[in-house]
Amino acid sequence: MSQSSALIRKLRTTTDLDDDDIAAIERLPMVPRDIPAQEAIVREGDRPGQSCLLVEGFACRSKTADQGRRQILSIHIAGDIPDLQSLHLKVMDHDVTTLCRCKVAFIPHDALRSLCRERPAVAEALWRETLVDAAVFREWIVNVGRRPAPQRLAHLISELRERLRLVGLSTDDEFQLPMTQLDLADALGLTPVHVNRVLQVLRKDGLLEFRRQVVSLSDADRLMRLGDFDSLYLHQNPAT
Amino acid sequence: MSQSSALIRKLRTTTDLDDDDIAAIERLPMVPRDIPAQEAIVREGDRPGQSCLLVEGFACRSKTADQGRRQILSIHIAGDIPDLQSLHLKVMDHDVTTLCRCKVAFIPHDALRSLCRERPAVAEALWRETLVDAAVFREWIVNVGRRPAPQRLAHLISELRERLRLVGLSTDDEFQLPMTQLDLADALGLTPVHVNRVLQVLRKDGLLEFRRQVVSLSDADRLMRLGDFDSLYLHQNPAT
DNA sequence: CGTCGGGTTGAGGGTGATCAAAGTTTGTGG
DNA sequence: CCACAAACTTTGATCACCCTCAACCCGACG
Repeated sequence: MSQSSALIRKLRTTTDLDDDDIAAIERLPMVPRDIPAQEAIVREGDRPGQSCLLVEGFACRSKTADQGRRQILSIHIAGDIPDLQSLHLKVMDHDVTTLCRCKVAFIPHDALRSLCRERPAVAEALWRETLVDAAVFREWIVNVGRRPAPQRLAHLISELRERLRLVGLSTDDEFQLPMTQLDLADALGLTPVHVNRVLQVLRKDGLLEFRRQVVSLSDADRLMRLGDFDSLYLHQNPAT
Repeated sequence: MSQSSALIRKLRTTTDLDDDDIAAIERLPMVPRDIPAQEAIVREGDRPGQSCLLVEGFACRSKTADQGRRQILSIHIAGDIPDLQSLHLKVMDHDVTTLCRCKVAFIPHDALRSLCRERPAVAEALWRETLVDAAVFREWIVNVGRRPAPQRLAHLISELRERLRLVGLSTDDEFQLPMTQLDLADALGLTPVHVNRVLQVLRKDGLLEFRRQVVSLSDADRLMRLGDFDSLYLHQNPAT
């Protein structure tokens, strides 16, 4: 199983890539690296000359407002390239940090740029990836802007379940999630104390268990309904 | 002054485009249209075959959560293409609505696609535009997730001032803003009542006047500091 | 002159924040 | 494998920011 297999699988579900396109992606120079948990891969202000393909593990993007109040902007899983935008935006405007031990593969921007020039279908697929990113950001604005805490949490968990399912990392009712309650709070615009209380309510309602970094759902449909979750914004349906 | 001049100006500040690139953009088929205030240009669920260049006026993107709670996702001004992402994401996941009477120019996706294929520099510039969009979304997540109401408002006003300045639509201390307090509330994840009260506080502090759709700033620097505003995320500095 | 959209004001309440302390789990080094 | 520290979770008490509801005001416009 090559480093790029999760990426290729994802690109193929939504964009038509021929064998030459795939071969060209597989020929990309990649520097593998293992990164410990809670370590920055790139930071705000950096001018990276490469992008980072997440091969295994979880990472997140985040920004820090006044007085160190951190806001997580997105969660990333295998097959994602969380800093692909740095290909065209020179300076990082946020951090990318591992949530657990991760295997990543660094791809030089030069290589990506020539790949895009030679294989327009790949360029389009990568562009599309960044557009899906943006769609997820939009949904997160709604989440923190307009939903009360329990719905916010339900929405986040629903999104993660759906995305993990798409890459085969989640059964219907259970998945690994290496986040602390503090991380959840930073993703939801809440305090860790409040996240803890909301988790207790959802558990009491039989909607969600979260222990030892494992999420268990007994009734995922009900959770999605609570979170007002509609997977349209993930744009993963090949027909659309 | 052609319909695409604001767009071209914006693209050129950050990407190297040669004369042929510019000419090709100017040759794009555009269908001009005047759209009244408060009217949807595209809606969630649509599958547009064209994108919409905003030539004059203000528009916004928005999504509606449960029970009709609207969240504005971004504000758009002359030179923006608020639904450029529909070039590669078939189904709209949000609405685009005018905030006032607008002049727009519709560009068929076919034309944009062949332009991108023939002129890689233009493709890159347009890709970059969608990446800046995403960067603004990220900052908005921070805004609604981690800043108290007065800072949120200060940040939004600072962003608009900065972006309007870049296209020459704002003097240092005054600009047109065709939004109601309800619109501001929907952009900030607040209620209109609370926006009203925050506006009063900022006015009392001599930071901001907002009357008859005109924003007046007596001390823009202080406002930006209050809003924790750093224009880096707009990625408008050609050097970066 | 009446209507309508938008702005303003007031009273009261609830969601979620803050602060502080006590449990519990995890991880590390001896 | 145990001991201890650090990180994370849980609980309680109190507080405040912002919401809700409701009424009133104002200017624009027919």
